[in-house]
Amino acid sequence: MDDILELHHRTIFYSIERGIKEYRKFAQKRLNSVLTDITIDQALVLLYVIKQPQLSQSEIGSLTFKDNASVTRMIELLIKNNYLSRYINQEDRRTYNILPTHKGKVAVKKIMEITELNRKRVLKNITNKELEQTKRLLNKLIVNCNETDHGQHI
Amino acid sequence: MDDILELHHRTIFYSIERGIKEYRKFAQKRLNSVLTDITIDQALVLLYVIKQPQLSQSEIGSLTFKDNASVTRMIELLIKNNYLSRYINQEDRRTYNILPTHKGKVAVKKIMEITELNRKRVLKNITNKELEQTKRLLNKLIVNCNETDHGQHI
DNA sequence: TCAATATGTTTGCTATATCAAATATAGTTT
DNA sequence: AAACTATATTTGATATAGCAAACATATTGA
Repeated sequence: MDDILELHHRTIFYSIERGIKEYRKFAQKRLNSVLTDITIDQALVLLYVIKQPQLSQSEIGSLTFKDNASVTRMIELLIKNNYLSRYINQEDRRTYNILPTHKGKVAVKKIMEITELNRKRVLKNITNKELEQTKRLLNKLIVNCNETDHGQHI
Repeated sequence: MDDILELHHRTIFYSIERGIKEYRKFAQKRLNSVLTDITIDQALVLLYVIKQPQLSQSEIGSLTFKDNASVTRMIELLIKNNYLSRYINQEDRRTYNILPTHKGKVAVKKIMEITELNRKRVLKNITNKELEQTKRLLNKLIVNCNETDHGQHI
């Protein structure tokens, strides 16, 4: 059991963390080559807000793995940086209608283009079969994480 | 290209992000069942600091995917919460000797035990072959992220 | 209609991520 | 020894993560 650490860098968790971090760094750099004042997280929220305006903030949060607080603050920043504007929704005054500015519309196009390029480039020489295998493993892992305990530890 | 979003939740990136987030939540909950005032990130740093004291803070950062600033602040917190104490290293006064307190030593044992249980449980019904397949894919992805550009975008 | 409950968002607090700049010390060169 | 360079860590600023509490509005049920 004392080799927990020697093993750590060979675990699947290490590989997954490393993979996602490298991808995020890559994607942020590439995004900054066309837009300088936006993060990749904000960019994804921006796409959802504009392309699927029927979604509530909390639904966007679920789709992007962010909690409500984060979505609120990211939208604030997008408004501050002039990508979006926002008005209270008169049908349900708890929610908002969020609209893109001109800058926001232009940005969306650039984001979609660069995202498509990024995906192609990062998935170069990876087959669909490999992608499916990995998704299956990740799904098993997710299921195992969420299984209720039968006994022993909580 | 307009289906970037419809596709988003079916991409490998979505699966990876989801997998790692679910695992982190799972691991944090399980850790909190034995230790209440420590995060999983701090716990990993604590293990490295204590089990491999020859490592510098920046080396620990590399091994745990954290930058120097994060490691500094995490160690500060571990000291504040009485897991560690720290003295200037007289051989190289830029660095520190970091030592576990009694609380720290007890915690390390608990962390190793719970970590081993977590890994077993989360990898239940996942074969070594599947693990290797996934690691291979992630490695390809990492390599692709780091390839220098030949032409077009930077 | 009023109270209770549910839903959607915001705010507050603390931890971590990222980048850049600042410090401190070591090691090297002239 | 002084200047230069390299290494190790810290600090500062801003963004995001996660949780809990607060707010605001809607909906439901008595």
